[in-house]
Amino acid sequence: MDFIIEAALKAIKHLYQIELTAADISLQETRKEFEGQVTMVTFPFTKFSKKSPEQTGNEIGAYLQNELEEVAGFNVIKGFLNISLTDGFWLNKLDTEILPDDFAVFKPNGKKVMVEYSSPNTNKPLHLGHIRNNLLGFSVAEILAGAGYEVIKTNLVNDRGIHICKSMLAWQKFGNGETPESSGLKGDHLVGKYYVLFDKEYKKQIDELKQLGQTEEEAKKNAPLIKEAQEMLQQWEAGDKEVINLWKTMNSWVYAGFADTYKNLGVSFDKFYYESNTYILGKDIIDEGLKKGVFFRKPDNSVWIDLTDEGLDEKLVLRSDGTSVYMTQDLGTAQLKYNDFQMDSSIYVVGNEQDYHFKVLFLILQKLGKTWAKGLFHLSYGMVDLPSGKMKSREGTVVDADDLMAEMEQTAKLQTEAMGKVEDFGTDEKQQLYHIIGMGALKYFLLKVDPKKRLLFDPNESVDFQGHTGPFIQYTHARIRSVLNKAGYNNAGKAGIQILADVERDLIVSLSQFPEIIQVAAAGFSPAIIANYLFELAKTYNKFYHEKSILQAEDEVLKQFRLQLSAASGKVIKKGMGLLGIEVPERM
RNA sequence: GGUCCCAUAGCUCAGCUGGAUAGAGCAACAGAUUUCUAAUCUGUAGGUCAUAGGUUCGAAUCCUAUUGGGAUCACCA
Repeated sequence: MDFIIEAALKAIKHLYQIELTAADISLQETRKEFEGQVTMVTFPFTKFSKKSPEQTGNEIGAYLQNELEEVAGFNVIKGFLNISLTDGFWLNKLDTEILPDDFAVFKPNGKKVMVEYSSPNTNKPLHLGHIRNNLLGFSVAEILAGAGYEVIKTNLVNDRGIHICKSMLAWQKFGNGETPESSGLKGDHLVGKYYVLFDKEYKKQIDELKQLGQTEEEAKKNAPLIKEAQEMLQQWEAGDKEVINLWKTMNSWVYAGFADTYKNLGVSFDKFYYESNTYILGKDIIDEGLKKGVFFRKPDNSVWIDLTDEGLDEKLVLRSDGTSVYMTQDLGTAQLKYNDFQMDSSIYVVGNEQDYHFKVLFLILQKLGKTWAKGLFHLSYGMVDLPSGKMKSREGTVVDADDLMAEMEQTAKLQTEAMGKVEDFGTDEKQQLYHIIGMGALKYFLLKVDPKKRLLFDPNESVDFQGHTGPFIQYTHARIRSVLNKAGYNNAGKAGIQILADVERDLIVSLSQFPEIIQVAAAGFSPAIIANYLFELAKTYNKFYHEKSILQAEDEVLKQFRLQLSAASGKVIKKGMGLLGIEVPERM
């Protein structure tokens, strides 16, 4: 719509002798209840037009209509200049922009961006919180790639530490050599089982010690199990062969399980980082910071940074015994990732409980003079809560990722069968469809919401399949495919019609917004923008579908045009859903 | 106590850098299928945009304070 802004600038110069820039003019979509497609707000111009908003709008509108052949007419309501563009303009847009294969395809913009997400712990299976993380990360990566970025998806696996030792210890003590093969359990679930078991036994010991007169705090420290776990961690760090072997074995079980879950979720990674490798990093950055005077050493030899000027606290970056803390590792890992890829920006998809950590991390890197630090961004998202409160893996009060996905598929199956539309499908075909629909419902449910908001998930209230949902959009796509197939449509040439019905024009307007929507979503790292756009588009299509017959159109030219419009809508829906990581079926 | 995030219809949420009478979906009610997939469409009803001030021609949106909810401020990760 740049040509309208340009013309408006000329109009204002001509009418009021004032030079404005494009930024001074705000265009918006015309609201449905008014005539027109584009609206200009004229209030700001009244200062120098010295006329009422209505008069100003009328003057500019008249000028535009005179100068631009694309402008069919205008009306002014309370200072809002609503501009109607000609059907010829919209049809031309359809022919030259929307229908060609390169619609909404962006050329590489030469920028490289890293998206780090998932970050699982190898002591337990993934749960609903991880699902939100994975879907967000994957979708943001797809959106950025779609907007022209080169994207590197990374996963920093938290594969060491005391929590891992807990699972290992419990397995050693109570496992009787159980393996995924012997038990038939998925590897990550098997390991998670022992993590929960550890906690149960640990609590028993705490209770026993409390009965003997210890305080809660003492009991937690003195319980034999926790001491053994700590010992195991030290052995691990010392490279004890037996411990390392056990660690490797159990981790391999978990990775096999994760690979399954990721595949089911439809997410993937280009590069894995492992904390067992990165936890030693960061010490040289500490030296660098000390030299530069960014850090300071306390008498007990611990190293700190003073962020009180920034309204934060003093923060420890190295322990007094010289070992790393979380921050040390993350400093080192950030440098490592930059050395590996030299990306222009880097997005960390991590829950909002770590807002403070990342604020500090980025600030430190800036203070250290890392030029790349300004490209770092923490994509923070709210926790997923259950009606019963927070999810806690240790206590087993979680919605397990694998279970949830299976349930969604089951629900999709029941709903689809009840409608009896796919009786001619083969068994595999059916299974695949249930997967697509079930996952579509789940993914859309999680992605349509602003990531910042915390999410309440009630497992008893199943995710909807009607209304503002993934299946609604999938259904619209299936419908389109069905019509196109019946018509034997194969990408015919240009639209041969001249005049548009309202629903047709609305649909073209909606389609034409897609490229900009991608850019806006990319700039804001927001799948929700895509999700909400697709819903609007699907609604607009369904309305068109309902009001206008396609196969029984009044004449062949009109039929071809409506098929083109349908094909374009189908393509945008498919591509848009792809940006969310959601597949669309040909039939459902 | 400090800092950060959130608060819009009964429920789940849109509302982009301030713009028109605050919009959807679900649930409720009333309708639409001899015609391309009714997982659809049309309509009715539902609001002190947490509260109070301020800035502005104009505030759900920006600023300040208050209330409610959440997170965080570990020599845990």
